[in-house]
Amino acid sequence: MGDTGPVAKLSDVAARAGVSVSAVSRVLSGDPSARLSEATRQRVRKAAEEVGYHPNFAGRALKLARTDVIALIVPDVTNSLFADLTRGVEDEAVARGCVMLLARSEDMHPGGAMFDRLVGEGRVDGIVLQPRDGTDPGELAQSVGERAPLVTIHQRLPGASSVVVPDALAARRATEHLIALGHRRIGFAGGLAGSPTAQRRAAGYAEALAAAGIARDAGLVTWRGYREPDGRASTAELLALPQRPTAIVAANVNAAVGVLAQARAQGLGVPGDLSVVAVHDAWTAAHTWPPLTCVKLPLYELGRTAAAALARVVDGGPVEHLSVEDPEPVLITRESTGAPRG
Amino acid sequence: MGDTGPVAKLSDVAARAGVSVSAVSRVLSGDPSARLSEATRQRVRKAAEEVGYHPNFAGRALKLARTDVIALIVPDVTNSLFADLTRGVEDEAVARGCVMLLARSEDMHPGGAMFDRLVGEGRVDGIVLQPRDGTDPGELAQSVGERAPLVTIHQRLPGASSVVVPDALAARRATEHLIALGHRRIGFAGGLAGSPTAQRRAAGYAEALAAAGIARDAGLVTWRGYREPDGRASTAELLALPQRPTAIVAANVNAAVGVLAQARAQGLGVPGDLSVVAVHDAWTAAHTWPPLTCVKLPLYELGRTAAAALARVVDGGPVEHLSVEDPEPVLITRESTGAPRG
DNA sequence: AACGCCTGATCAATCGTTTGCGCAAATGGC
DNA sequence: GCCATTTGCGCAAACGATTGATCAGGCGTT
Repeated sequence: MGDTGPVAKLSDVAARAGVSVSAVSRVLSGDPSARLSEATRQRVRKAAEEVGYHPNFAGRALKLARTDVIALIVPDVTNSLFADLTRGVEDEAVARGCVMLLARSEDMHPGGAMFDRLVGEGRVDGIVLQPRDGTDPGELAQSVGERAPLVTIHQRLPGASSVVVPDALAARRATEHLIALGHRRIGFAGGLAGSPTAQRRAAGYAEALAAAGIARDAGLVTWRGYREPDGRASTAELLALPQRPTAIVAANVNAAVGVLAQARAQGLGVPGDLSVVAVHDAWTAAHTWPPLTCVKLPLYELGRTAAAALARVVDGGPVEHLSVEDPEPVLITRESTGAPRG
Repeated sequence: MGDTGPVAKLSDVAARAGVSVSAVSRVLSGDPSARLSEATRQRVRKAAEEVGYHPNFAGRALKLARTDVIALIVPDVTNSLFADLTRGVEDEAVARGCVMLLARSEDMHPGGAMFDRLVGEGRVDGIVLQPRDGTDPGELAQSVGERAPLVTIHQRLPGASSVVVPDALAARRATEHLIALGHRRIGFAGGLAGSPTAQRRAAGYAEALAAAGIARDAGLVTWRGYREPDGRASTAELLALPQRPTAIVAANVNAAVGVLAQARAQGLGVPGDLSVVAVHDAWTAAHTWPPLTCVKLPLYELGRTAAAALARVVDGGPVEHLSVEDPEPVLITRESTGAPRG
């Protein structure tokens, strides 16, 4: 095209259109209070088009004191569990004219270099944060919440907006599915005891059992964690029980993969000897053996909601605590669940 | 701490230290040509510390015409295949005082909104790009290469620096492993025919066969793609051959997962009836059933190398074409390979 | 004909940093 | 004790975009 060397500035457009810089700025930014003739507007737009003008990010950010960048910080970017969430946040960001910056939360411990660069230097307008299990909520809230608008997901922090999904309902649906299949002894392979999502999911599991009149058995509930080896450990623990469970609710897909692995290692067929259902859904769930029955959480919508909430906070809105109720958690039946044997 | 309301600026530090703004700037940026007494430096640093000064990103970027942000663009951020690469790029970026921005390449088609926002508005100094299979190299190079420094990985583009890994060697190692186990009929489940990495890996596979004196059989080579269903399709094709292969080299882990799935679907045991080895390694490979034998590529180093190369290009360096030779691809033996039956 | 008012557009200050240049005071040489 | 040099630091002009204030005409009133 007609690239004239470096990058076109406002003044280049102005010169080409034969008007002042401010006129160009007003036309291009669609300033409603601007009084400019339609003829001038046309000329300006044409000139901008011709020189390939794009507003300089730094200049604009400096003047406006906002970058239109939001950061999404999750424990592990490259985990397929976060795929839907990521898309949700990005789609909402784009819809609002923002750019999403993805960062790893391991780099984001308060006071860390990455943290300072992002919020301290004003590179982002705000942050959507999924805290890692085990981070101290208070400390985190203080260090970031005071310096940049913050929305947490899956977890409430004092002083910051938050968005959650119906974890308890999802776990309840998962458990009810097993009960409907005829299971009575159902184990729970949970996240870490300190994890809010794990607690809510455990609560939903307990609700379902209670509703079905099944007696509570503390031995059937484990708190190993959300990763694959944790799922294995949970399963080993559950299968060592004098009375084995005939089914397991895994608190997330990764843990469920571990459950499958351990069952296999102990020579148990799934779902013949053991049914497995996972809360959460992800790409990988369809590709395990057997494919995992899951209860899908509205994580895409969680992302969109969180980004929208952040936008409101950035604009000075009040702290909100939201829960994504639509769509509801939905059971996706694959091949890892069936009626108990015998 | 002592937050004095909004954000501390250079002038705040200057006032507190009793010096001029420029003096502060020079001290804090470590300007070697600055002539300032050690006493003054001390005072400035102390003041900066006390008010919690962080340089304003926009102000600095505007003046310096550089952002110290690089973008990493891959086909799918949330694919575990990219985990090592991502870490490599980020580590190198951090080591160089930069921030890494992660973006999805689906959003990055030339001329797209995301694209303009990133390179057109000067939000990033440069880009590390892994093109999606099927993108037109020439078009891409033109549209981004002319506007921002670019380093591509896995693929060469005209006019831009690039970094690759020894794909052929890796595939060769994988194939040699199977040959050493006694296999003679070995299939190849490749990526798309248009994919440069797939071609190099196929070449390495062919080399190994040739070196072992095994006759070439075009029917044993498939070009379905890198995803799980592609691996399935490849396998179905290979297993439909009049003379079935006893082993398959999968061009990447995702495809290998599909290979395992299809083998299982057809009632074949792995590695009893079919051995499977994948080029590439990833988190997921250890958690398939059976766990996948892989040849690990130096992807972390690829990331670091690419980021370093990009830094040189940003600084006006010449176009380079690099290959990461250290560490070499290494065979990771798990449980999906064994001697052929009978 | 003098007045005020609306239209169309420009002027100039501002955001926070960096950096070439200038200017005092201190230092050194003889 | 005088000049040249060095040391130590501040002034002010950028960088590109935004925006309140301002200004020159043209028009309709009285």
